[in-house]
Amino acid sequence: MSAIEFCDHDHAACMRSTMQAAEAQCTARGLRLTPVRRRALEILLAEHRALGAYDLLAHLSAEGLGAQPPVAYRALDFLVKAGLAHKIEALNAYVGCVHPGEDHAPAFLICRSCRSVAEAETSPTKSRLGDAARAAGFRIERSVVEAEGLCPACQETGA
Amino acid sequence: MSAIEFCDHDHAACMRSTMQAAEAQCTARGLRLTPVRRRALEILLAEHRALGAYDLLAHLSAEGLGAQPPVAYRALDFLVKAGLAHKIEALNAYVGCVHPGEDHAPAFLICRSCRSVAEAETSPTKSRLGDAARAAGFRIERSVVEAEGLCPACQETGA
DNA sequence: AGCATCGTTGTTATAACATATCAATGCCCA
DNA sequence: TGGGCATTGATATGTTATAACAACGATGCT
Repeated sequence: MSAIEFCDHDHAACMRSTMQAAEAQCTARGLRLTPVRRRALEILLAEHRALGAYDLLAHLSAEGLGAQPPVAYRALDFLVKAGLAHKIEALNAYVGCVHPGEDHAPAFLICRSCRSVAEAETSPTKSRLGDAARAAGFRIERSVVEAEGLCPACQETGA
Repeated sequence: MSAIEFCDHDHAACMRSTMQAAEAQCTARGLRLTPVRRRALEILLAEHRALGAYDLLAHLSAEGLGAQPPVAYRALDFLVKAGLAHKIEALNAYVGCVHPGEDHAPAFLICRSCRSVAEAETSPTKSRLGDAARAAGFRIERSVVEAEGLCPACQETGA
């Protein structure tokens, strides 16, 4: 709930601890955090920002880690399935997860100006939408909750 | 909140009354519901289903209403801006709005099997995400709330 | 009526996002 | 040591979306 992403924080430490958590997750679950996947996650986390698949690919290929779209999409698929990253549907873009491992029904605050993204928690079944779903006999499997607007920093600069 | 879209209902009457409401809206607000736009809305409403822009374009061009992508995207832009249709971000697809005119912060129940879509209401500011936004000083301008799953009919057929 | 304006439509081209397919490599383990 | 399987490399293509500009047409003004 904290939306720390919009606050000042020790970003290097934040990244390090998140990467450690990610590695622990992978080890515990028998998943292979290969060089491409690991680097992709680092790149996503280095920004607290939504990155397009082709943006990510540009970073990766600059480092000699593959030059074709499938490289980026495969890394992203892996990270998303593993809960280490999330897709922002409203932007067709991807963001690193800052608390991997926890069971996730994430919700996002997305700045339309700088594309920074903060992650919060939802409980879809408890929302009004959950009520509507129960009333209609609809079974929810996945939920997308995204709010676009302006982050504190961009409000100040009059973006 | 009713999610009538998943229930049996008089679909022809439903479409007629929605179209009338849409026309009333346009008249009241000085918007021009031109032939392409009107037909696009009818096509969207005829299904209670999310249609891709190119699906819509196929329908339109079969009727001689334009053969290039911009035709479909322009009609969709108009309808979405006018609140007569909504974009389903999780599918990159579009759906007709069944209660145009009402001020909208829509939420959707989307069947992953038949792509039928039911519309409910949210109040983003009252949700937990709204709390998180206030705590972070984030200003929400638009919200996307979508739940994917199985509609009652598709649950029965074991999809 | 003449004509300026502005929104809409027609058309071409291209950008941006995503996946199918198949071959090659490398890791694990029987 | 070699069989099976996940991963990577590479080519091609599919899908979604927009830029740009010309042509048309309704509206309103004089």
